[in-house]
Amino acid sequence: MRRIAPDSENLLAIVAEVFREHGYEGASLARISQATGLGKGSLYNFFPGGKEEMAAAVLAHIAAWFEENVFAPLRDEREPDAGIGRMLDATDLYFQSGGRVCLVGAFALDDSRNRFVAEIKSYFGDWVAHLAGALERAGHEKPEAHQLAEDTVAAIQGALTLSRAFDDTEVFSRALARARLRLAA
Amino acid sequence: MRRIAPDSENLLAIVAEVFREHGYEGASLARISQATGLGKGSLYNFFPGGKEEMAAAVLAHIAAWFEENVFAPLRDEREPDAGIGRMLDATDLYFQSGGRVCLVGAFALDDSRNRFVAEIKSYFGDWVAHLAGALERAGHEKPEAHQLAEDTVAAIQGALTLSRAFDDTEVFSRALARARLRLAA
DNA sequence: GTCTATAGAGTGATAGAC
DNA sequence: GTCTATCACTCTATAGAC
Repeated sequence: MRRIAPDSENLLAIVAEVFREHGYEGASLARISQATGLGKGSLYNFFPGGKEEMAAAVLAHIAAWFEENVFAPLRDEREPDAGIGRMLDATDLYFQSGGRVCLVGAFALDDSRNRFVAEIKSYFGDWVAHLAGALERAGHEKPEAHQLAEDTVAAIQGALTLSRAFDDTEVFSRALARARLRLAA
Repeated sequence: MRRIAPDSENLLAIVAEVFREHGYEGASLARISQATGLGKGSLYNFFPGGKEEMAAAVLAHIAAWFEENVFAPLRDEREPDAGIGRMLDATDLYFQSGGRVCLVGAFALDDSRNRFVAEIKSYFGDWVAHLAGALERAGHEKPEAHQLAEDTVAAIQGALTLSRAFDDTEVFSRALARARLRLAA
C-alpha cells in the first residue's frame, strides 16, 4: 500500500506553518500529524530526531529561502539600490504583508531560543550584515550603514509584532514603505 | 502551621518572570510552583482560574505599571518633550536595557494571542496613542505624530527581539538612543 | 530480501485542574 | 497529592518498490 511520498518541500512548508502558528511548545506532534496528514511513524521516518529535528529542518528551510531571495539580492555588486528594493519585495512576500509571523523572531523570544541560538543569531546577523554591505556600496559610511541596517531589521520585526497585535497588516505595509524611503535616501 | 502569605505584589512579579522567560506554554505549573515556592494547591487558591488567570493577572499588572510609568508621563500637558523623555527612561528601566523580553510582544506572536487579544491590543494601542498625543502637543501634525509613534513602538519591540537574538543589550540601548533623537527632533 | 513509507498501539513522563 | 489528558517518543506490523 505504497503512497506517494509527500513532496518534502511541501511537507516542510506545512510543518513550518504549524510552528509559526503555535510556537515550538504549542506545535504538538498531534497537530503536526493532523496538519500533514501523516502518522507519527511517518513523521519519525522523515525526522528521526523528532520534534527538534523538525524545527531545525524548518529553520534551515527558512535560512535557505532568505539566502536565495533576501540576502543574495543584497550582494549584487552593481546595483545595491536595486538589490535593497528586491530584498524588501521578498520580505513583503515572505511575511505576506504582515499576515504571517516571523518564526525565528518568535523562537528568539521564548524557550526555544536556547535550542537554536546559532540559527537565530545567524538569521538576524546575516540579514543585518548583508544589508549593511549593500548600504556601504550605495555610498553610506560603514558605521552608519550598520546602524541603519540594524534599525531596519528591527523595524521589520517590530512591525510584524504590531501587525499581529492589531490584527492589521497595514501596520506592516506602512513600516516597509518607510523602510524603503529611509534606505533609498 | 500558618505561613505568611507571600506579598501578592511580589508573587505576581515572580509569576510574570516565569511567563517572560518561558512563554505561556513553557511556563508550566511545576516551574511556577518552584519559582514561587508555593504548592499547586496554594497557586489555585490565589488563582482559581488556573494558569490562564495567572497570565491574565500578570498582563493586568504589566498594564498598570505601564499606565503609571510609561503612559502617564506622555499625558503631561505642559511639557510633552519631558514626558517623552520619562517614557523612554521607564521603558529602558522596564526592559532592563534589553535584557528582559516583552511578555506582551511574545504573547502576540504565539497561540496565547488568541486568549488575550484585547489585552495585547490595548497594551500596544495605548502606547501608540499616548505617544502620538504627546507628539502632537509637541508640535507634530496628527498623521505624522501617529506614524512616528507607531514606528517608535515597533522599533522598541524589534530591538528587544534583536537584543535577545544577539544576546547583546547594546542593540536595545542604541535603538532607544535613536528613538530619543527622532522623537526630540 | 531489503528498503522506505505507512499507521497506530503503547511507553513513561508530565501537563494542568482540582 | 491525585486525577485524567496529553506530551514526545518507541515499537511493531504492514505495505509496496526494487
